[in-house]
Parts: sequence; structure tokens; C-alpha cells
Amino acid sequence: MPELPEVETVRKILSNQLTGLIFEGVDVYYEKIIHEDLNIFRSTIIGQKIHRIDRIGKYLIFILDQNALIIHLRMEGKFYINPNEPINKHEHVVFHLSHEVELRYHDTRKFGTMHLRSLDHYLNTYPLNQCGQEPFDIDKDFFFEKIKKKNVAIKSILLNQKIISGLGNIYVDETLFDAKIHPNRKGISITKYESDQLIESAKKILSEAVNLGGSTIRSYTASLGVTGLFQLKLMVHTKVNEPCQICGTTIKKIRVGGRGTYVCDTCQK
DNA sequence: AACGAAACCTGCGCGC
DNA sequence: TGCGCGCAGGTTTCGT
Repeated sequence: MPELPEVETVRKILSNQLTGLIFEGVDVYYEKIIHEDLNIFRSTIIGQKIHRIDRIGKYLIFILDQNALIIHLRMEGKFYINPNEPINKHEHVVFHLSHEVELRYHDTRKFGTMHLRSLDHYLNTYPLNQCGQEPFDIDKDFFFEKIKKKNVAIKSILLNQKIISGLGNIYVDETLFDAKIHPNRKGISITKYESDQLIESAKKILSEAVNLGGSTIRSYTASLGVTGLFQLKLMVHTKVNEPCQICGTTIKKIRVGGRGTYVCDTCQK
């Protein structure tokens, strides 16, 4: 999926285009995206206005009159507004909004999710109650207390959204490179200094990526004009067999926790 | 309790 | 050309 910077880019565009509009209809072509009873989902959102669109971690949150519509794009979820094309087989949910606006949810791999919660409870119920703090907000002592007990690769810990939210496979590689820490190091072996450095690096990498509109790699292209520029700044991710820009060592691709991982063995200890 | 692997899906690129 | 395999900005569920 898009990671925090891509979701934030999508959020800004949706917020500009959709704030104030009212849901008038919903067509669902693949029901498993909607984690609610379909009839209740439809009847609940119809008639409600979009007051605001928020983001927590990698979740988009449409704030309506009475409810929060909570959306996760997972690997390949995208939105299109008023496309000039007939519906295609990867478009699974179509929202009809006031002022003739059509919002289409496109998801090749069908992994995305939508939940509907009341405004009273949405932060305290699944899925948002599973979401850890973002690097910008997390308490460094709390983070260190969490990781120092874990006999798991630090990369896997950073990808665990219950512990810290927002990082995905691209930005975690970049964060670990920036912090000069090898992705295979166990949480147990990370010092407090290194733990603090990881948070600082994550904040730096994510905020720079947000400012550049995220990255556009592989399939995540051209939805809502999302063509981020951060891929130009990548130091290790996708750079297999290229020289490290800091030390010249050839960047390797390894596997950590089942995920493709790019690393400079000289810079990252 | 904690950790690794499989599962959920589809499409693309690569090697034979 | 065609087929099989591995892989993909993610997370949950299933075994051990």
C-alpha cells in the first residue's frame, strides 16, 4: 500500500475535492472490501455530509455527520474522482456524491478495507484502536521499552503498526539506512541511543516524503494525480547492485521477515 | 505469549 | 509463444 506519505497526499486531495459533499448513493461490486452489513452500510452513509477527511497512520477517515468512514488502501487501493472512463473490473466501490461527483475505489488486489463507526467510538474500536502512535507523536521511552524485549528483526518491529504506525516497506528501509542500523538487528540488541535515532530518522524521512507528495513506485501511480517525487531521494530501497551514495559499497537485497529489503552492509551496523 | 509462515488477491516480468 | 514461479508501499490468521 501506500505508506503514510502517500496516504497523506491522497487525504489532501480528497479533502480539497470532497469536503462538504453529501453521499447520495453507493454501488458495491466486491463486497469483501466493506466490513459491514451492506444494507446497513449503504443506508447509514446515504444522506450524510463529509465534514472533514483525516488520516491516522495509514488509515483515511471520512468524518460524516454521525459516523466515521475508515478506509485502508492496503497494497494497491486508489481513488478516482469523476473519471472519464467506463467502470473497469478493478473498481469495486463507487460513491455517488452531491453536485454530480463520482468517487471510485480501485483496488487490483482487493485487499483494501472500509469500516463504519459512530463518531463517539471510532477511535476506541477496531480498527483504529489497534493503531500505534506515529513517529511524530510516539514517546521515545515507550518505544524503547517495547523494542528492547523483542527478539525480532528491528525492521519487522518498525513495520508493526500496533507499535508504531505509518512506516511501510519503502520508508522503513530508508529509515534504517538513515539511522545506520542493519534491518536484521534484533530489537533486544538496539541501544536507547539507537532507538531514539530511529524515531528521529523516521520523522525526517516521513516528513520529507510528505513534502514531496510521497513516492511513486510500481503500481501506485496516477490515482488522483498522485505522482510523488520522493523516489528521487531514495538511498537504498530499489537500489540493488547500485553503489551506496555515502560509501560506494554495492547495495544488497535481502529478505527480512518475508519482505524484500535493501541494505548497505557498510553503513548499516 | 511470541514468532514465522501462510493466507488474502491479481498482474507482471523473468527464465526456460 | 507459453507456462510456471517469484514478487509486489499490507495486515490478519493460523500453526508451532
